[in-house]
Amino acid sequence: MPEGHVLHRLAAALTESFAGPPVVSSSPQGRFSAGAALFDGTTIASADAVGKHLFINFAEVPQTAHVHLGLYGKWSFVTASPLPVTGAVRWRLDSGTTTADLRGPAACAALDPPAVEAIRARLGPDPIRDDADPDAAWQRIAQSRRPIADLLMDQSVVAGAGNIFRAEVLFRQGIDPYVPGNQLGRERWDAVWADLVVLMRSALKLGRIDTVRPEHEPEAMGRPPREDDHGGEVYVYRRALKECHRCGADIAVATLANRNLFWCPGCQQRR
DNA sequence: TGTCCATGATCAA
DNA sequence: TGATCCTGGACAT
Repeated sequence: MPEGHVLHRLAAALTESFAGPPVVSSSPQGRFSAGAALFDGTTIASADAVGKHLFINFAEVPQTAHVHLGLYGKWSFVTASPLPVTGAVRWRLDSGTTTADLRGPAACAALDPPAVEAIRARLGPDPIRDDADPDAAWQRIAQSRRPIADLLMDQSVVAGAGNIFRAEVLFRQGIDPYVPGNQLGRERWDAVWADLVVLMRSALKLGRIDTVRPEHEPEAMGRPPREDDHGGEVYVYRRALKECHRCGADIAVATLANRNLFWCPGCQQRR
């Protein structure tokens, strides 16, 4: 269940647990047999994330493993080897001390360098990466009539933000999710980007999305954090019909581009 | 045991 | 805009 920070954590975890000795690569489920065989016995040179895409590079082969978790995909790391296979494991990496199992990914493939480049080229700037250029996103937003809440979910505009971050960042910045991109204004975009950088890098460090934190929100200082069912505390995400933490109004929910959009009608009004 | 829902994205119409 | 794919957890029955 991933937004971009999850993929960056995975890239770091894979590098830490697997870089060095040759890996045993297999596809117990069978749906990635050819790719798994290609990487079997090779060594992981690096792992890298861009938005919600994970790339694993191997020293001995030119192909890169590309993984996209989709809505359900999951990696599990266990410090045991060998480990019995349970369930549908699409891809297994075994370092000899750690076993990493991938289940339910939307994409898992061995790609040639041009295919990797094609994927990276169609992604917008990733707020977690130091090489991100928020101006590239602004160029798209400023020319679009689409609602800002729609644009933030478009991975070619901003890479890595998903349904939680878009809802939370728009709440925190007091922005009506239906404001068209071309009416947002540069100043508010800069504030949204800066907040995405803070929130997503914080989630990377914490391992969960927690947007109501003293260091993010001085006026929330002293208020004890309350855990939500997704594992962190948030202002509006999945809080439909509950009271806004800030103004007490009922949090609204609507479907936008096939996803549930949450916002506070009191705090997020057009200007 | 069955139904619904989900932090995603693509494709057809 | 709607259907579809991947999986599992929460909840109702």
